[in-house]
Amino acid sequence: MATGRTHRPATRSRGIPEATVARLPLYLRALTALSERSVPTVSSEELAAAAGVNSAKLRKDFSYLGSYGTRGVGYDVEYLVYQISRELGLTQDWPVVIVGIGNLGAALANYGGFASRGFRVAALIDADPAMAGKPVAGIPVQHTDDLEKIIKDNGVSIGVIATPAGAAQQVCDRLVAAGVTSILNFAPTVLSVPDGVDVRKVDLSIELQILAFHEQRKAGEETAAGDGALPAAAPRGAAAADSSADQGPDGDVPAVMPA
Amino acid sequence: MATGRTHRPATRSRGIPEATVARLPLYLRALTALSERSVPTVSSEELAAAAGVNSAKLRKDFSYLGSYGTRGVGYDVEYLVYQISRELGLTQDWPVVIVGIGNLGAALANYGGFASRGFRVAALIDADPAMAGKPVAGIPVQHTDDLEKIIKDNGVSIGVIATPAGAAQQVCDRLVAAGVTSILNFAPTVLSVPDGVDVRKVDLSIELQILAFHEQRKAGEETAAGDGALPAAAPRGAAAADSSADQGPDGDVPAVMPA
DNA sequence: AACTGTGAAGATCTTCACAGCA
DNA sequence: TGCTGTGAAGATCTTCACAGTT
Repeated sequence: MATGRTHRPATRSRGIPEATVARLPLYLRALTALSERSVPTVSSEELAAAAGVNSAKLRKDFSYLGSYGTRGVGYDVEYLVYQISRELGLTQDWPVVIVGIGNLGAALANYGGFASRGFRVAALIDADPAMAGKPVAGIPVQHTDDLEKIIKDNGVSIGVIATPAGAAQQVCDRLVAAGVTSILNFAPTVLSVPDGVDVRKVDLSIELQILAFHEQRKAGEETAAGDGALPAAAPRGAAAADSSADQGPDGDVPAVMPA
Repeated sequence: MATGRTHRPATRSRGIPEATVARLPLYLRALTALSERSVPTVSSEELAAAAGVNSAKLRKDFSYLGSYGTRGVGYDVEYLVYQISRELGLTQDWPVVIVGIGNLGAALANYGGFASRGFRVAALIDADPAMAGKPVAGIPVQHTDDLEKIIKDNGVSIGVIATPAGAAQQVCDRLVAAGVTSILNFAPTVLSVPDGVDVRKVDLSIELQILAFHEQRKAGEETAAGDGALPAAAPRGAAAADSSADQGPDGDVPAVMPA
């Protein structure tokens, strides 16, 4: 876990709660939409509605950033867009590499949301020699052999892993060794990384399973099936996993502390 | 089973904390991997490590499900796989429809993790007539016009939205009207749904933005985090290499800097 | 001896409700 | 008046630490 990094007061840098950080992109998106419609100001109530959260929470969140609103009026849209972008580190361009250009990797490469939000796909990397040179989303795919060079040449610090589960840890290790310190993992595997490296996980089947849980609950209140069902002899057989995968995110709290 | 669990602990299944529900799929995946290796039992410590969580948390989580372990020994892998599967509602097969078969939709359709975990892709739906009939992942794409019929014929209650942002709400409304009560949304938009409908959101750019926030923190440890101070860790020049932001399945959202 | 299950303490997050400013 | 900013209460989640069981 986050072994207490060197306690660094970081110049009274207010520690923004993780839950708040996770919502800033939401606010930013809503604000950007308003900005495009040339809306000059917005109240916490309106913005909260647009972002799908409650207004008290939004105000509290903003209070961690500073006092950027005007009482009786609301928030200046443009100003807030800037402040949040700056807080998130989006006023600079982050070069990102995507490793594993299968269906998902290609989808990510084509995802327009990156370029417009401070990210730039610096390179696409795949282990299949047949992919090398082939352009995806206008970017030629490069071979895994050159991973380290690519990372260094482009000053990449954020990597996206979209490989099969079996290759993820190995790719992760190489990325980290080459200097990557933040990883977005789409492979259904728990990645182990050294201290100081952040990992966030996106897992499609986990999200569906959570939905299934709630769905089941809606469907059957009378499903009082076996509390004492027999062990083993599971029904439907033990769902064979697709790949040898253990799983698990680091999702929750990153290994970084707000000092 | 302290206290012989004579009768149904009525409050058990009811009150599983959301945070716990979100971790059950993690445990399940780790357990499935153990099961495949024919490991008979596992301790909370071992399983927690495999799932990437802390053992006290894991034990607490399991305590909400019941007393499925044996003191001094650990948990029976097969039994636990079954219990968690049941709790998550995965002992049945959930038919799922994916709407929006662009890059992302295709990636999802091809994702092997679904079939093996209690989900079945019942249909692929796209608004492009040219896609109709074309097979993706072995399943022919159907046109949006038939959405309602498809939902009803297949008894679908879970829908996945992978359309551009602009179409998401409309698709969502139709899904809900047709009977879908759980939605997994990949479009970068806030969906509004009536009470009783669950929505979970997966947003690629949000995850990256959260990483960028922490990345910036790491980089600026030394650089005074002043107001106008530019974050360090400055990668390759400002190269705002705006690639051809194709609009994949994911619609894009306004650019950060408006006109 | 080994390991689970859990009350209680602690940490974090959310919501309330209202003081304070434009 | 209208709306922000925030202390404080409340809810939820995490972690500790140890009693209880095999």
